[in-house]
Amino acid sequence: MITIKEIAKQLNMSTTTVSNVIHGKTGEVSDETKKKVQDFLKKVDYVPNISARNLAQNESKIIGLALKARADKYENLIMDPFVSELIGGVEETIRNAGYFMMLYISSDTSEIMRHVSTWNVDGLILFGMLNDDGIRVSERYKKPIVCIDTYSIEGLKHFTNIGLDDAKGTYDIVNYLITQGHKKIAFISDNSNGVDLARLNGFKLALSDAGIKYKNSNFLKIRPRADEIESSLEEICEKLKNFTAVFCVSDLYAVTLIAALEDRGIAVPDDISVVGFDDNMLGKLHRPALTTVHQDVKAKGVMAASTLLKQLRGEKTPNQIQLPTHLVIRDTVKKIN
Amino acid sequence: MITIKEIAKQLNMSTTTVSNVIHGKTGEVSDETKKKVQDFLKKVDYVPNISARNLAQNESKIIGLALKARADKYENLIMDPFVSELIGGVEETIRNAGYFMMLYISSDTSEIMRHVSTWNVDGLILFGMLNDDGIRVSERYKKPIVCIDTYSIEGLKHFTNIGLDDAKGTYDIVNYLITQGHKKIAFISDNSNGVDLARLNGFKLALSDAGIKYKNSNFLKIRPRADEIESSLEEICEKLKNFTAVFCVSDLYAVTLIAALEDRGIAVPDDISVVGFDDNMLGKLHRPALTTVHQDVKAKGVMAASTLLKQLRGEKTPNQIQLPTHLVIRDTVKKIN
DNA sequence: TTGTACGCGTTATCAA
DNA sequence: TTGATAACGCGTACAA
Repeated sequence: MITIKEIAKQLNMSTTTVSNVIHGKTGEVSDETKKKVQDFLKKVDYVPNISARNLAQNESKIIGLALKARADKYENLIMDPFVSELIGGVEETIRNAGYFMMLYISSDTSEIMRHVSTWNVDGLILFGMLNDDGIRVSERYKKPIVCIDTYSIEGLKHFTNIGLDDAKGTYDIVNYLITQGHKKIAFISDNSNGVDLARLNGFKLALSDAGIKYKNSNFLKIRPRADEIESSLEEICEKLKNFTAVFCVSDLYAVTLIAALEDRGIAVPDDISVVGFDDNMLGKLHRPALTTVHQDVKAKGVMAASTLLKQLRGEKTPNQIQLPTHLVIRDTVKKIN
Repeated sequence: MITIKEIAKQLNMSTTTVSNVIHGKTGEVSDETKKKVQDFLKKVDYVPNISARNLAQNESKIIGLALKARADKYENLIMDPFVSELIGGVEETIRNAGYFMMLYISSDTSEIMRHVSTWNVDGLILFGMLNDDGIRVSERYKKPIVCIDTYSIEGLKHFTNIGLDDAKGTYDIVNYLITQGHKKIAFISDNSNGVDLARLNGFKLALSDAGIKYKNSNFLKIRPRADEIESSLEEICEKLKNFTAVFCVSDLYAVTLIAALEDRGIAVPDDISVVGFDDNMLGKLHRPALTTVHQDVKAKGVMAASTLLKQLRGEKTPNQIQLPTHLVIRDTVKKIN
């Protein structure tokens, strides 16, 4: 770990000169010394000490990725292919831009705040926040924030959001179910806020456009916590007897549900049609392969990171970006008369 | 971002006193000032500047998690439930110990080196390294290193390894196949180094203990790259006609294979038995549910991180830790005569 | 019990 | 074109 000071001493010149060469402020230094320094740097494989640089410049080159873990989902958070794919996209983009990524998982907003300010993080990507979490963070943290899948009109005044047209994606697939003759369609989710609410709205719209009335009983709530999932599935399977098709808010839930149904001797799609949302590995590898709504999760991560990077460069960005979705028809929907 | 200096000024005392209170060097300071400082700290929500602290103490409180992406697997790396579960375990352990995690993905050892030394990372967790990568890193990086699933006798002189008894896990499940009457058993992997070699050895041993001869044709190589996977599966399915059972080196491969088989009208387990290794979500949710070898991946991450933390505290740790595996019998193996 | 002063590695300002 | 020096925020030896 050689320092600039040491290099300057060995080369018999000042730290300023060395620093200037390092930063390519090449107009200010003779070609000869420049060459001399560069050769030496290469020889000793100089690596700058970021802590010192941060201190001197009051910036960190760190972008924080904070995932808020919902208490009832914690165990699955990082295992969820969705989350990991997102991380992949973010990491890659950040790294290619010469920044560093610090990953932080927490269910406590103030803990996240603490973390970002100790590290003086240059920018923040937030995922899994409830509407006002994002706002609360943005009130204390004065640097750029990009949220992923955080819906809130109010929030958009404070941060950029990267999302999908969730309502449209859901509309499309529910509409597809309807064209296949389904009228009794259930909606499965674990909550009805944010993304899930947007999807629920798309769901309702598709029904009403087809002249089908939405009732509260269409909404089936799943409880994903390990100690509740079994009883929850039992209950859902029972209620599903009144439906011919189900829209699940994620591929994970769809595949989980199909397994539960099969375990009870109910065949998909023969006895009931099931569709998901995400189009990840889980549904792709399942047999029958899952009919679902495709979203490009990695692109979401890439977009979040690159939007943040733009903001760091002072460029203007839209405060709402919606990535496209499309319908992927596979084998879990049966046409009925 | 208030500083100690500022606090001292406002409280009309020295930075030392404030610093002492912050660090609980409470013997050295009167109860009264202590209280005064503590109240003030809370009021202004003081957060130390880590860059400054790092610089002063020459430590970073950062633990680096470097994932080496194999070129042919890159896209899947972070999506692999294995990797994300591992990350989850590591992150949680590091965070609870008051450290921070920096995640870095790269296929270039020297890039990783560069990264850890700029940040003056206190300790390093390496995953996906080939044998000598770990050694090469350890020659330049003089702080504790823990590797995950990196087998190499030579390497163990340089770093701690966290792994499984891969040979035994494989032996157990292959032996189970044999007790179910199978004699013609294939082995599927994408390589034959490290972990995969250990599993291959377990495979061979199980065969030979049962008096079955292993031939090179038992080894079926899968090529996971997106542009090759289809032709690779085609080839494998063809060759599989000579076998009654297959051991796949991961659940991912097992499930992928089963889907490919079913697409060709070959039923599992009726026409052929398939087993995996890992016991993750993929196999659990699949129907028929996958018979596999269980490993606790999160525990691996936790163990890696906690071992590293021990080393940072100066405690002695074994240089090789093998976590247990166990057989999980589900529905993809058929008993034949 | 409290305060002064210095060093950590880097960048930036200003003088030579 | 180059060099001396202050500043960034913190921790700590040492002095008072």
